[in-house]
This record gives sequence, structure tokens and C-alpha cells, in this order.
Amino acid sequence: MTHRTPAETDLAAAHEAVLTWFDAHARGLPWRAQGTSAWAVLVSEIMSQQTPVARVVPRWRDWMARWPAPSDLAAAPTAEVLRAWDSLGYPRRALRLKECAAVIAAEHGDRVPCDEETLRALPGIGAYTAAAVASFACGRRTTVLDVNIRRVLARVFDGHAHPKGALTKSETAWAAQFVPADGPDARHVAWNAGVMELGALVCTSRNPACEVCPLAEQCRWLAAGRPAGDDPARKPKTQAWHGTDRQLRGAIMAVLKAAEAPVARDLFTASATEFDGGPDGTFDAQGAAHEAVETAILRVREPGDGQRIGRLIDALIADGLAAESRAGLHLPH
DNA sequence: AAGGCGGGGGA
DNA sequence: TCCCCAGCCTT
Repeated sequence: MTHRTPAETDLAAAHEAVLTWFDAHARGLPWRAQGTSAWAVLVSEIMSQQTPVARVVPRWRDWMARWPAPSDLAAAPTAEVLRAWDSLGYPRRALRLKECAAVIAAEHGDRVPCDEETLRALPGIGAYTAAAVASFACGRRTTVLDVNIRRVLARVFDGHAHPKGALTKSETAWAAQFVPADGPDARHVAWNAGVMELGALVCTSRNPACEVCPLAEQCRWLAAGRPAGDDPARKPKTQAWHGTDRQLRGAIMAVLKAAEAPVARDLFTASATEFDGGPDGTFDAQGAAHEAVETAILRVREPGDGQRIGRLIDALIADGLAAESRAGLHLPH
């Protein structure tokens, strides 16, 4: 599709507006403090993928205090890593982060690389995170594009309510022209961080606060009367959370994380079978995990859960999130 | 290009 | 209830 390009004077005005606004309104996120290591920034980016930043902050503090360097995390037991991940969601991110730490420790001298291509090749690091680390941790001039920045650029410079579908190379090339080309590194870094912050705090997806937006004067979307436009790659059918495989996966993971000892794999299946319509509706499972399992099953019990649990446990093992031994099911070491 | 993957908080 | 959130990886 064809993108609009603003006049240079408008772009310069946009730069000043965003930088001034960011200077006054930036959240005091701990990883923005002076002296934060590149590794700590990288960890914050991984934790923030699809997760509200406010929820990340306490987990990040504990995490960095415990494993300050990549080699520290690489040496940590996977079970402890998954427990420390707590309920941030998408626990596979914790596995990728540990793998990432191992590569950095073994191949990059325990130092986070600043080259975007090198970053992109690390486990769990995609286009966004590579650019974000290169910019925020290394001061490299690059084009950072997350959901917030894409939305702000789409509205201000293109007049659309939402970015179109998946990120393309042409959109990246289009967005690159807005990043300040001159001035000190702090300038383009603040542009990237500032536009992102603007998208998170003001130019939000649903109820943007245009009345306080520093880019309101030049926003094509606002000038056009904020047309609704196409929905942003919205799923045609929103899937319910209750009763889904994802909820059940999370429940099983919660049991494994809470258990002191390995949990007998039979326990899951037996419990679910009873709830599926077993003989007397009771089960006599033993062990410390009994109550936790019962709770987990009760939260999600549906006909067929017995088979689902077995299938999901196999998937968890395949994903490396769970391990199995003669003693039973447990978190991988 | 599409689908899977967690979980919590707000509208 | 539905939507959103500093995405990534595999078909």
C-alpha cells in the first residue's frame, strides 16, 4: 500500500513535540535508570512481550537481583527459572531467555551484542526485540516497531486507525524515515522510546486521549475525524478463556510449580477421569499435590478433560516446560 | 499468512 | 464478556 510522507517541517515539529512530551511524561520504569546493563534491558524486553509493563516491574526486579548476568541465568535450574517467571504468561519465553543467556555467555563473552542481526539470531529475539535492545541498550540508530509505535505512526502520518496486519518490510522502510537522522544518540533513542510511550499512555488502541496528545495538531487521523477503519487483525471469533486448552495448560503448570515433589502423572488423569463421570465422584489420590491438582481440575473441569490433560502434558513435555521421570511429572531441571 | 501460546486488569 | 498488552515461532 502507499504511505504518506510528511513535509520536513512537520516531521521536525513532530520530533520536538514527542521529545518534549516524553521528557515530561515518561514513566519511571526501573530499566530506564542510568547504569542499567544491556542484559537487564534485554530481560525487560522479553518480559514485556505481550505483557503489560506494570506487571513486569516487580518480576524484573527480583529476576535481576537473582541473576544479574547472562551466565548467572544460564547456570540456573530451569525449574527455578520457571518459578521466578511466576505468572507473567507465555512461560516458553522464560525457556528462550535462559537459552539466550547461555548463547551470550558462551559465544559473546557474557556481553549482550549490539549488532541487530546478531541479536535477531538469539533465541526468543525477533525483529522488535532486536531493534529495541540495539536502540535502548546500545544507542544504535534503528527503527523500533512494536504495536504502539506502529499505531501512532499509522494514525499521525497515514490517517489510519490501526496498522495493517503483520509488519512488512515496506512498512519498516516507511517508518524509518521518521526516526531522527541527526543529533546525538539520545535523540533517536528518545524518539523510539517516546513514540512507544505515547502509544501506551495516550494514543491507545481503543480510547485515545487526543485532547492531550502532543501530536494532535499534525495527526491525519484526528483531522479526518478519527474514522474507525478496519479492525487491527482481530480474530473473527474471540475464543473464550474458560475451558480452553490454554487455561488447562496454565493450571497444570501451576500445579507443577507449586509442588515440592514430582507429581504422579496418573494423578492428573485419574482426577480428571473422576470428574468426567467416574463411579462415585471421588478419588483417593495421595500426596502433597492432591489439593493443588483438585483445585486445578475443578477450575477447568469439562467433559473430556481426562484425555485433554494427557495430551496437554505430552505437549508440555515436548515444549520443554515439563519433565517426566520414574518419580512422576515435574518441572525440568 | 495463519495459528498457538498465559494471564491479568480494565472497559 | 470482550479487548488489550514493549511478540515470537512454527506450519
